[in-house]
Amino acid sequence: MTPSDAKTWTSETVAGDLERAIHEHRLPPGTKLGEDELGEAYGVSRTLVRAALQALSYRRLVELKRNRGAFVAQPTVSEAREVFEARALLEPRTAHSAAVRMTDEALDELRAHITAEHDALREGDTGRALFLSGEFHILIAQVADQRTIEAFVSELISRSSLIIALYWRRRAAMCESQAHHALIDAFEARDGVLAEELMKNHLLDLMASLDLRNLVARPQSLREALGR
Amino acid sequence: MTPSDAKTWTSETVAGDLERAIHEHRLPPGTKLGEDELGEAYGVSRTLVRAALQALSYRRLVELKRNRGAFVAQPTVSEAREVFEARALLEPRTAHSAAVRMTDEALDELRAHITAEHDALREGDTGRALFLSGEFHILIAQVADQRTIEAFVSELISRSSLIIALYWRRRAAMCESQAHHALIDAFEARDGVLAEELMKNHLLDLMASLDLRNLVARPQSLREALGR
DNA sequence: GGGCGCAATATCGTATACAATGTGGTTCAC
DNA sequence: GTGAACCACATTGTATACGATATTGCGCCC
Repeated sequence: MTPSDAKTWTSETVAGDLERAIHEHRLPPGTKLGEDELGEAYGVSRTLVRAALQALSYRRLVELKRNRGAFVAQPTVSEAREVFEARALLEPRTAHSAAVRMTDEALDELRAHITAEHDALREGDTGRALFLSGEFHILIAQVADQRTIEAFVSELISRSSLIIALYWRRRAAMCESQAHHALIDAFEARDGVLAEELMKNHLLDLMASLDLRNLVARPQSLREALGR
Repeated sequence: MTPSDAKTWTSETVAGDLERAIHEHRLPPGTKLGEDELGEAYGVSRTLVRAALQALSYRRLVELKRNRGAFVAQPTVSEAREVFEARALLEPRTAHSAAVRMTDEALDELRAHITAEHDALREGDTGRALFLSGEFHILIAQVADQRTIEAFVSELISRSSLIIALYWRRRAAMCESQAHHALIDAFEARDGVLAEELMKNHLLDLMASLDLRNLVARPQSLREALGR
């Protein structure tokens, strides 16, 4: 599903394609997303591109600057903290619910995600691995049968990908899938309390792997650094 | 700020105006929101109206049906449960943080909200009272200095207003502002644990005042009842 | 008289055209 | 040579026009 395909694109599919590209770090933070450029790439008019960009701006993945255009968002340090604060409130309890409602089919799907992630890493496709790792968390919310929370978590995970792109410190294991393996074990045992605790620690580890000290907020360009 | 004002409307202000109208129950669930109609009402083209409706659909306040148009959303019973489940995860802990960071200015603002709500009720303007009651919760997230969570809570509260419109049981006190008074006392004492507990119970009370039994889901129109 | 099909209408979906705003480069003055 | 101002260009903001789709009412056939 690339822009060159003969697919009939809609604002939703364009937004989804862009979101995935952002999530996989193919579009780094700060990238200019010109309307004409995107319209030509996808073979649609600016109308649909604008709708897609608007959708992504509601998810805080894209920043719209009036009369200036759309850019892949660059979360600040405090924004990064907020995102993980929200995840800490939502995901552990959701993992608890998921453990209670877990089905064998969902367990298989979760395991498939982990192996796919491993494969992607072996092929050096860290972007795809990161995307799959994120989907793992969304799948948990799906199992918990909480679509509202799922939507929030989905947004938070995409934003986390931007945060990782900007503040990643250790180049070690991606989402240390150790944690995901342990979660699966807890799910298999239908141990809600354990799953909740594991998820909580997983998020803390993830946050600890970031460099969120308030250093110079890497101004990317001097113009933007000065707000103009 | 009504459509008849000589204001220059943008997609954001139109969306905000519509959201408020929905929140205040001036636009009941299921209301058709025709693009031409709205465009004429606000004095803008369909382009801006569409952008506003799209924004509201991302917040699940408006349902967009392809080639059919936009309608004020009608949350189902399970959707209602999900909304309050999400609020239960987000708001109590946020109230805790707010209590810790509470300032005297914010306390005054919270008190002003309550008196304004009382005034509105005395004037029989239950819609406005409900809106103010909702803003009380958003203000708490603001004090907690969590803008990401604030955005989620804001959406959840607007959706709660739709849920109240559909499933309200007791015609008694609106948001039993007793609970809000108690919260303010806890904030004043900077008692985070108490505030968290009060908020948790407040949300449980609110949910208990709804009739979320899975009765006939009031089909509004026969066509929609049959899915066509 | 009832039901089916077709046509007319209204509304939404998408593209395009024009206006407004910001950007960058060039020129002129100092 | 440096600075500022102006002009040409590129890009976004908004409106409008056209095409597609669903709905509704009428007429025809059974």
